[in-house]
This record gives sequence, structure tokens and C-alpha cells, in this order.
Amino acid sequence: MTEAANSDDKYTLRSLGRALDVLQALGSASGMGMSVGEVADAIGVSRSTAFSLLQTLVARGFVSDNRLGGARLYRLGLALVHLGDQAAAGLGITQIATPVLQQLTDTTQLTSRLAVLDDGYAVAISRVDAPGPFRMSGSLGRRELPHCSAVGKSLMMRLPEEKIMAILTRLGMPRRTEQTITSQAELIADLRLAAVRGYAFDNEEDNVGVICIGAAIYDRTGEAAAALSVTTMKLGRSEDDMHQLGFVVRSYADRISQLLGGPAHAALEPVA
Amino acid sequence: MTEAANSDDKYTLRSLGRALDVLQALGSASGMGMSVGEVADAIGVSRSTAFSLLQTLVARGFVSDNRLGGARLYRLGLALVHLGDQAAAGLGITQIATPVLQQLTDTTQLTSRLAVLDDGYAVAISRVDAPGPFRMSGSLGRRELPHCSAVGKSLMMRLPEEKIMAILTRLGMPRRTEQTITSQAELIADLRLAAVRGYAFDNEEDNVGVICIGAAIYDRTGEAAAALSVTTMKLGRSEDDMHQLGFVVRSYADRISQLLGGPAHAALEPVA
DNA sequence: TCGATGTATTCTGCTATACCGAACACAGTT
DNA sequence: AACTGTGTTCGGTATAGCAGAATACATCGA
Repeated sequence: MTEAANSDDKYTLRSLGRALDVLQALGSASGMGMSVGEVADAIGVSRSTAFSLLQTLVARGFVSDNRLGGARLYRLGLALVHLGDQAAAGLGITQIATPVLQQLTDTTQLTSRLAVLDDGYAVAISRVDAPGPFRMSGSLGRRELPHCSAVGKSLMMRLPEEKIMAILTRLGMPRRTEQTITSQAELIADLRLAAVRGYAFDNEEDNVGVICIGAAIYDRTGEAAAALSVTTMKLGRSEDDMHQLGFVVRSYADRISQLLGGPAHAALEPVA
Repeated sequence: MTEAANSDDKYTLRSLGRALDVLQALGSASGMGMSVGEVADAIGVSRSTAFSLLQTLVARGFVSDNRLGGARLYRLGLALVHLGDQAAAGLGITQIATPVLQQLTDTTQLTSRLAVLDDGYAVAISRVDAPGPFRMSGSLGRRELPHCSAVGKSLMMRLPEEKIMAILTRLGMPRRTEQTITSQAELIADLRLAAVRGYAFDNEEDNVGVICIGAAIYDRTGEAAAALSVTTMKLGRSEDDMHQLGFVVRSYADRISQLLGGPAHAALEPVA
């Protein structure tokens, strides 16, 4: 009579699931790391169980530990850096697009990101930070809601309406700021407009004061394989500025599409 | 009476260890991914066991699967991108140093990398690719032998001799190219020279035709907390060029040291 | 110096669980 | 349509993983 508060399907392994919980708990831990007890509490197991999990993870480099006197603090290990890099590189598009991201950042002086659709979410897989000490980079690999992000909109904008609605219904459209679009009809109108332009805006819809401009990358099949975006402060950007950036972003996206053998924006049929 | 071909300590979990094997196998898989059977063979378990492991990993996003007809190919998932990014960001130094890496790449037009010492190995935790289509980036998070890398040498160059020898003895000094330094005495002489200069070379010692120039970053304690390097082709670079790059790299490393509150190269005592 | 207190680590036994082998389902192929 | 190579499910069993208790260790305070 297990509680079974967690397990989903029938062929899942408990200890492994808990180990993944440990990794995610350590990932969202702030500061120096977590102790065995904190990990145990975070994932709801006994200290000895947490200890075993951590021992195994440490032995393989997935977690690293710093001894501070009698205490021991655990944090994510460098083996994960390697796997994360391999996971991103395995997508292929990363390899091709990242040099172009570099150029986009060089010409715009803005942070640029590359993202793909994963289970409906927008997930950034590569990033080139703007020069200067502006920490606006945003983490890689995090699942972001597509209705309030420029890359999310870019990835969805040419999808058939029923697929868009399915995603939005499944993930919801929570309000993140005053500007967030929270109605499906309104968002679809916004997406159709973006589709004809070839670039999408996040106009302070996710974070106040921050805007993003995104465009889609198309592969041989004509599907949106990825999207890229630049991020900047709203602060004194006119609407003209945003459209001008839209042209630039779209042209770099087209460049990547061509590298993939896919169509540029101008070559696409109007969306159904 | 277990075979125990794998397990190290006594508090390690078998299924978890196998799952980590799966991830590493998928990481080094080329192409589209691996099937259940390939995974099973790679880690030495039955297909049903591999299936359970993969099910659990897929459910959590650590592995993603692409169905191709009746076949199913597994690859590393995007959750790992997130964890890897968090693991690198958790080091703190990454956050501080990466903008400076950007500047270093901007001024030199070369790929730059940031690395730390992990268990004696040099491990890159951040990277800024050179502009242009030159694919010379080198993977993140991979454990690299320190005796034939510029960052490895930079990290070791001010260590006491017995610690250097301990690392070299433990990891070995395999020959990678004609130029690789394979004797401890010779390498220590090279390191001491690098320590007085403040920058270290990898002069085709790891890959033929490729050179790196590295320098160390010091924290408040005066220990080398990290190292950075630029990578370029040997092709027609004079010795003067390399020293000039050495000055540049060292000055950027010093800049990061100062951000950390540590001493610049010029402020350090001669190494014992 | 010596407890007191909070950790981490080790031990122990029970039982659920993860494992394997084998059976089944499903596609693509000849 | 049978064949062949997959992926997926099932069932029984040994064992591996779990929790709780006992121990070791360190830091802090008196």
C-alpha cells in the first residue's frame, strides 16, 4: 500500500525517480548547496535513503560535494554540464544556428537565444549573451510557456488553429504581467499577424520592461524547427525600432533556414 | 554473489547507476539516437530492464524519444540542458567570467573557454565561440587531461610540486601528439616558466595544428579558482604572436580576478 | 576539558521492488 | 501472408532499497 503520490506509469523505477528529484531539487537550490537532511526533506525520503542516492550520484560526478568541517554540502556536478552540452548539440540545429546567433548578437548588441518546441513548451537550447555586464541571459533548458514568449509565438504562429488551441488549453495561459494575452482568440489573432510579418513580439508579456523579438526557422519539411529571438529593454524603444529589429531577426532566421535547406519566410504560403 | 563489475562503494544504488550509464551511453551515441536493444547491450542489461530505465527517464524529460514507425529512438532530453546550465551557473564564477569571455572573444576573434579543476582534470564550464563558421568549440563539461591543455597548465602552474606530481601520477601523461610533454620533470619546468609569465601554452600538445593560450583566475584566497584560454590554429603564428596573445589573455584573467577580489598575476609572490 | 547538540554515516531486517526470461504485439519485408 | 526484427508486457523471485535506530564525528558552549 504505497502512497504513490509520485509515480506515473507502471514501468517506472522508484529509486531512479527519486534520484531525478534530487537533481532537480539541487538545481533549484540557491547558494552553496544542500545538506543530506535538506535533500531528504525536499524529496520526502529518510536521510539514509537520500544519503544512498547522493552517494551514487557523487560517485559518478552527477553531484559534487563540498565538505565544510563536519557538514557536507551537495550541488550539481560537472558531469551534468557535459550531458547538457551533448543534449543540446545532439539536436543538430544548435551546431548550425549558434554561429549565426553570434552574428545576430554582434550586429544588434543584444542577447539572442535559440529555442525549440518541446511538448508544447518553448525551450531555449542555445544562447549568446550581449556584451556588457547586463545579466539578462535567462536560463537554458527551462520550459517556458509559449503564449508569452517571442520564441513560443514564433514556433506556433504557422500551426493550424486546432493545434494551437490544444497547446494553449493544455498548458493554460496564466497572466504574467499586465500585457500578457490571456484569451485564446486574442492570441491566435496576434499569431496570425506575426505569421504574415514573419516575426513575433513579446511586448512586456512575460516580464515588465523586457521585450523580445522572435522569428521562426524552417527545415526541409517547411515546419518550424526552431525559433530565435533577441531580448532587450522596452525603455524608449519605439514601435518602429521593434519592427526594424523584427526585420533583422527574421533575416537571420531565414539565413539559418537556408542552411537547413528550408524555405525563407518570403517563400512560404500564407497560413491557412 | 553479485558480479559487481560496476559498483564502487557499498551505499550505491544499482538501478540508479544503470540509469546514469544509460545517460552516458546516449551522450556518446552518434546520429539519431539509440534503440532499446542498443541501450540494453551498451550497459549490459536485459531489454526489459533497459526499457524500464528509459521509461522513467522519458517520463521526466531526461531522455526524449522519437518514434519512427515501429521503431523508437532515444536521445538525451532537454531537462539535461537545464540541469547542465544550472550546474555551470551554480559555480558562480561562470556568471562573473562569461561576459569577460565575450569581450576576450570580441577583441581576439578567437574561441575562448573557462575551465575549473575537478578531481585533477580540467573541465570547461563556459565557452564563447569565435565568429565565423569555424567549428572549433570543443565540448563543455568533458574531463580533459591537464598536462596537455592550456587551462590545465594554468590551473596547476602555481600548485606545490608534490600536488602537481600527485595529479600527474594519478591521471597519467599519455602522449596525444608529437609535442605532448610526457615527463613529469619536463612538465614541471614548463609550468614554472608559465607561472612566472602568467600564461601557459598548449603548443600542439593535444591536437596537431591547434594551439591554446591560457591564464589563471585567482580568488580571495590566492588560489587558482579557474582558468581561461583562447584556441587558434598554429598555422603561421609566430612565437611573438603567441606571447602577445598571452599578454591579452592574462590581462582578461586579471580582470576577472579583480572582480572576485583576488590578486592579479603581477601581485603574486614568486611560486615556491 | 568536557559535555551537549546538531550533523553525517553505518547498521539491520523486512518487504516491496527491480530484475530477468519468456510471452505477446506490432511493423516492415520478402 | 508468413517471416523477422523490433518494442512492449507479464510473472515469479531474489535482492536491493527502504526506514528507523544506532553510531561516529564536529562544532559550539560552559
